[in-house]
This record gives sequence, C-alpha cells and structure tokens, in this order.
Amino acid sequence: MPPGNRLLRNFFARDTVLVARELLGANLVRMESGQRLGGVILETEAYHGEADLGCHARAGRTPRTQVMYGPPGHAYVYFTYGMHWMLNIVTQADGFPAAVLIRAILPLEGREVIAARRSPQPPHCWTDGPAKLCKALGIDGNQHGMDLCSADSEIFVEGGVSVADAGVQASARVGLNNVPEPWRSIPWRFRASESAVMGVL
DNA sequence: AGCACGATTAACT
DNA sequence: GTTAATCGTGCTC
Repeated sequence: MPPGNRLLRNFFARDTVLVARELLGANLVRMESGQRLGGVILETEAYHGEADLGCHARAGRTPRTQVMYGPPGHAYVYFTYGMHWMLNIVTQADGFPAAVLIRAILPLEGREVIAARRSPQPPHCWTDGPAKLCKALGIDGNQHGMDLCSADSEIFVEGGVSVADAGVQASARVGLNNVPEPWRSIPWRFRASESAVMGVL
C-alpha cells in the first residue's frame, strides 16, 4: 500500500521556506475508508519560528502551538473564524516551531466525494482555499498532530510533478493585515500556475 | 471573567 | 467591494 515515492521525514526536516516552495507539484493524499482523496498542491505558505510575527508560534509554546514544536512531518490542524479548519505540515528539526500551510490543490482523486462535500460550488472552487480543501478532504481537528510519515497515516504527501521556477509566483502571505513588517510582506507565499502543473501532467 | 480578533468563506449590494 | 457567520485562543483586568 505505501507508495514508493511518499515524501519522508527528511523532506520536511529542512528549511520551511524551501519546503513550502518544493511542495508545489507534490500530491496531497487523504485516505478515507480505503479511498484516495486529493490532488496536486498548487499554493503554500511558510510560517517560521517565534520571531515570525505572522506565525502562531509568536505566542510561544501553548497547547495550540505544541505540535509545531514537535518533530517534522506531522499535521498542525487548527480552527479559526469559528468555523474553518486549516491544514499545515510541521517543518524543521524537532524543537523549532514552524510549518507550511497548504492553501490550494488541484483536485484529482475522489472527485465525487469532494463534489458532494463542496456542493453547490463549481469544480474550480472546490479546493482553492485552505479551509475549502480541508472541508473537501474531510480534514478537521481529528487529524491534528497526525504523523504524515508513518506507514498507516490517513494523510500523506507523494512526490508529484516538478514545477519550474518560471511557473511559480512568490508573494506576501494572505490575511496578515495586523502583522507588522517585515513579516506582513515577506514573500513566503508560493503559487504554481495551473498551466505549469497541467503542462507536466 | 471578559474581550478583541483571527493564516476564511460565501453571499450580497 | 462589503459583510455576516461563529468560537477558540491569548491577552488584559
């Protein structure tokens, strides 16, 4: 069952910004009742350390941020705006708080399940936001802290297509309107154009 | 104990 | 472009 190209812990143990960039084109998979749901990662953001005032770890080690301080390759799933779940993957060495937010995927597997969960939205809106993709893939607090690198994980990432720099746009992270500079504008958001991914698919 | 706000989304003017 | 929805978290009193 475990695919040969699943991303291992050493992939996530590296610099957060590098991991965010390199996750573009990788395949996010959610196993549910033996069925694969998921698709190609198109957009990510890096959140790196207590000094990054846009990162939840700015508050230090709390019950909520605990997982970010743990070993890389685990899911940091948090609840916000009273209704939305967000999926992050912990990066860097054990003890350093950092993670990559998965903001958008191209839905390829389990489209019927996804369609039902995202109804009545049209396909291009199914997974083009961090809370949207969590709803589409059935990800919530139950997956918080899960190890994406264990053999039987319900969530994991596989190597996918290689996205050239020409197909990647770096920009400021979204939704940090009350965060001071330079964190508010630092270009730690990465987007792959859908054509860059489709071209290789 | 109370409060302001949030790594958003969907619906509406 | 604007706004309601809706509640956990972290900070102040």
